[in-house]
Amino acid sequence: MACGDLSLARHLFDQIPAPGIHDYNALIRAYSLRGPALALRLYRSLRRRRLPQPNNYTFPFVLKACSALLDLRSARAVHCHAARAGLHADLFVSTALVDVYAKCASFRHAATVFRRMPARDVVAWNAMLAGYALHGKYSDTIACLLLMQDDHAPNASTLVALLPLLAQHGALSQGRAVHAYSVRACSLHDHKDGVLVGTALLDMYAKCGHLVYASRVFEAMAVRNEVTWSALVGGFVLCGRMLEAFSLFKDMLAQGLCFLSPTSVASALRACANLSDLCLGKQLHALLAKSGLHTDLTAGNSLLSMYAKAGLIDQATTLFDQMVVKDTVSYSALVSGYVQNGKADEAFRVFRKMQACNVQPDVATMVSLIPACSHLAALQHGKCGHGSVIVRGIASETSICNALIDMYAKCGRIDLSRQIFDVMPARDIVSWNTMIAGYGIHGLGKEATALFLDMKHQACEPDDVTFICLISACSHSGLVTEGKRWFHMMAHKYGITPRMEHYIGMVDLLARGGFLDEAYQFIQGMPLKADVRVWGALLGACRVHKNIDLGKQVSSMIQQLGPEGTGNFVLLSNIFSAAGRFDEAAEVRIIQKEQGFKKSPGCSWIEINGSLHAFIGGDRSHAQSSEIYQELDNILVDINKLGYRADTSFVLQDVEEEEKEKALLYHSEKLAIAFGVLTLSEDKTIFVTKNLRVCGDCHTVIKYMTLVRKRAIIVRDANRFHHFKNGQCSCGDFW
DNA sequence: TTAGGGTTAG
Repeated sequence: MACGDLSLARHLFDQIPAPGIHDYNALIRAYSLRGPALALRLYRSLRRRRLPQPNNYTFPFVLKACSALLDLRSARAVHCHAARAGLHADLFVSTALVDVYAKCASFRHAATVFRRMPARDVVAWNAMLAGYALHGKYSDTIACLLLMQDDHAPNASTLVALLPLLAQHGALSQGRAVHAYSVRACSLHDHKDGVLVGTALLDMYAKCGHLVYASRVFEAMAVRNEVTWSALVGGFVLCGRMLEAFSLFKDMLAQGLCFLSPTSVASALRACANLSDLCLGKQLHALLAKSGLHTDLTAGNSLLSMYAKAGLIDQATTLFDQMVVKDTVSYSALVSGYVQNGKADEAFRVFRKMQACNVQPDVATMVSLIPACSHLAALQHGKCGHGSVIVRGIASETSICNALIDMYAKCGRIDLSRQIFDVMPARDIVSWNTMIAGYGIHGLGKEATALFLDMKHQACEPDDVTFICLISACSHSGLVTEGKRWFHMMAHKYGITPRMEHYIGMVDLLARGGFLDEAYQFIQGMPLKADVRVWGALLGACRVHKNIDLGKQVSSMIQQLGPEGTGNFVLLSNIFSAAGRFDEAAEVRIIQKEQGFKKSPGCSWIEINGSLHAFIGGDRSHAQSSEIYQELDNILVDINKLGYRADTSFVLQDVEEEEKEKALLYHSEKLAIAFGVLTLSEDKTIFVTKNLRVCGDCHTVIKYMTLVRKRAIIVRDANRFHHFKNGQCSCGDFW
């Protein structure tokens, strides 16, 4: 019955002079499927009239409406009415009660009704089991299934309820058992059940990462609908097989546009985003517009996310502004888009707007927002975010804890990261990796290694990312032998094939540790063709160890590959400058300019009482600028007495020595620290963040500063943390 | 029965 038919049914009902209970039941039944709120309203008017009396057909349909509305309160009332009418033990009424209670996660009530039933048919069992499965209660679902088998054989509905739960838990062997059972018990060629069970099966296989089985089920299905196609396209996306996902999507379109739905387009758009194929994404946008689906909320959110991931944040914002209906997902997608595009402050603006519009943030919103605090290294903002997740009651969610661990580590509070890690109720692989990486950037290689060993004791299998974090932690702490050992163990003991990222880490480990030739040999022996990032790691170490010859050789490799970003140009230019070869340094900068790479200016910032103060080199825009410069000059006088001499090799330009010293003295990190010295009391640690790597001369000056101003200073640069205290730095001068 | 936003490394 279509919506128009519902009005007609109501019209006909209103024509009946004294409608009997059968007339009421017919209309409530029609409403319960397509207008559950209307069904409840009609039932209430029937109760007010007192006559006719509801019967054993009325209650199940009313309860079905409650179930559709997830209206537990009304369900409880209807339960009382049915009990007073002596119908609560009726098979249909009881089954409807079990269904509504279980759907509303009121398992105690559902189980009581279920237990008291004089007899249970397969529908009653399915209602109980589907409720458990819907709410992810794995062991209750399986227990229910085992009990059920003593009474009734599971049917197609049982399997359709069970399979998504198995998919969610990655329970492949149980899923295969269900597959075998389904072949015997219900016909996969059946028009209705076959599509449902087949689709649920292929979805289960895809979510367990077994696309071969998923495809086999798909091929074997006699009838497929849009959901079947969507499930398979989504499965390929989930498993990272983007090209195949897209090709499948095209096959689907070739079958006729009747299969095009926001769901399937959403998966295809995700494939475009992951492939960074903006052109395909735009074509899909046009396709959606052509078929009138672009105004759909799911489709709109998918488009918004695709543009944001492609870096077109302005386009994503325009799309967002044009959306008539926006939900939590729309706001979260935009927040995450801004964070991913390095605009943390804009992300906060969107978040505030979301709150002003009364759209409730959820776990995903907060998980997107918390990294914005890490990017700004704004501890106070981060702590506010932490407070906010506590207030919302989601602070113990694993993904929230993971984001907080990362945020505190990147804001310099590795102690708070560990506290969260220790108390969180459940840890996943990301939790372990994040904590190991956190130790890494703080130069705490031993702690990282100890945590890795803990992880093994707690039977958590490391993955490829674990080893990237671990090797990088060893590299930051100069633990070369240990890092090499992990690299070998990864392949030989854990069977993980090294990816480019592992090779980058190994080159960094060897070269940073001073084994430049070994690093070079290592690259030569790689089974993969080394990319710019691998050579870039070696070039970075050439700068630290001032090895000009190898630096030149490496830079020519990089030139051949295309320098990809500004970092390598800057490194090369620095190497020439450090050797006093200014002409060549200038030449590199000219090439850099010609090729359109702009060096981002060094910028440092410090958070004082929740506000951020940012500085660039030689910057005089700050309100307290004159005091800051005066303080820096005073510091220079004091540290000169202790024997400091400026290392002018860190100045890029070929200028007079005195000028060079000035250029060095007013580097952004020094300005930010001087401001910290002026505004924070002596017992407070000065915490400064820099967008690039900290300059070598600044590194020396900061060590002296801790002596002459008796301060603890932490600098987070683009690579890692430097904890300065008593004239020393935690990085051991290798970074 | 499918689907939109999210956390780790480089």
